[in-house]
Amino acid sequence: MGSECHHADGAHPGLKGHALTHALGAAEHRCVATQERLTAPRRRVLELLLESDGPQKAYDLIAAFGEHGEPAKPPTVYRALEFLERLGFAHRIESLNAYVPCRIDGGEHRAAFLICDCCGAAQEFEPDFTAQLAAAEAAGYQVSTITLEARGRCSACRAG
Amino acid sequence: MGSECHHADGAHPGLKGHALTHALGAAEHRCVATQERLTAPRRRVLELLLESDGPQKAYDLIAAFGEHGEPAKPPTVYRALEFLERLGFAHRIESLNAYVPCRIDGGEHRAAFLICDCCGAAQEFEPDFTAQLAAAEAAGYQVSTITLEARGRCSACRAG
DNA sequence: TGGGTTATGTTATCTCATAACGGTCGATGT
DNA sequence: ACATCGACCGTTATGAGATAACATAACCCA
Ligand SMILES: [Zn+2]
Ligand SMILES: [Zn+2]
Ligand SMILES: [Zn+2]
Ligand SMILES: [Zn+2]
Repeated sequence: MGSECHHADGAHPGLKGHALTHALGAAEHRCVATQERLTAPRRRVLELLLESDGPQKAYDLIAAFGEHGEPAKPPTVYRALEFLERLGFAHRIESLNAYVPCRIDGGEHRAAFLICDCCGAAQEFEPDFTAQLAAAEAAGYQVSTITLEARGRCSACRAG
Repeated sequence: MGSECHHADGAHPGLKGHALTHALGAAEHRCVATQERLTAPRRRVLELLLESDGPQKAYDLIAAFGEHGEPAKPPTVYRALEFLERLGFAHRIESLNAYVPCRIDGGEHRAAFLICDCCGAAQEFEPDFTAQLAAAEAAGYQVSTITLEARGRCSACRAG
């Protein structure tokens, strides 16, 4: 969020109460199904991401980690983020050095983001990479992952 | 360049001699034409990028800056990189925290990269963002810039 | 209950990037 | 020529982001 406008940060609404509990439960289920362990620190970091209204910096998560204000040690949070990314529960946004919970239902998927420079919102969408994959193949590349981050202004900020 | 294979870093050949001089001269010309100044530190950082065989870390440039081994101060190089990016002479690769000289002739353009996880090469290409721009427009976003970085294996590393 | 594997806690350090401030250079107008 | 202004630079210091290394603890499966 630059100084360009007055809008609130992170247009995406954070989860609370039952919605939050339900989302965490769903993550728990997917971990059981894949024989992965949603341990306490991993669950806590996912909770912080789900509660948030927008992309969270790693050190914001570190600061907010403790239930009573005590911060976590950096490796605790970075390891949890690594796990959450690996399982598709969270994504890193490279151009922000920040993290968001996955907002796309279901398991593995290619992710891409529309990022508002005004309010800081990051909206995940499912991209069509047909053209880029064709270009990569033409160049002889075998693509494993694609990072796509579009910067601009969201509809709310354009209106305001 | 992970540990996956034995290939040399950065498949892109660095410029030397006349080719390097010519590229720097072309940059000089474009600066004159746009009333920008290719000052000594800016020229030096561009030279380092053009000479290199692959993406360069900022602190690699800082270390190599001096003609006789003396490093530059970080702001010197970061300011030069900011200028070079602004004029389209260089690009930052977000997922590597590294910088490359622009390999596309002509002025402003959208950039995208194919990055080999094996040898570290980063090949610039001109992407077709039609599909993603349509998706963004459908979501009400006004897109200003797009970062696209595809990770995978280049043809040389697949063959080896 | 032993042994391999995975995850955590902790300390320290590393990499990456920018704030702040004073001085220099070069263009512009008088 | 000289003042003035803005862009650029050098320098110091610090902030932000991420990981190495190693010891300990939990888990799982014979
Ligand atoms: Zn997702
Ligand atoms: Zn917005
Ligand atoms: Zn380019
Ligand atoms: Zn390669």
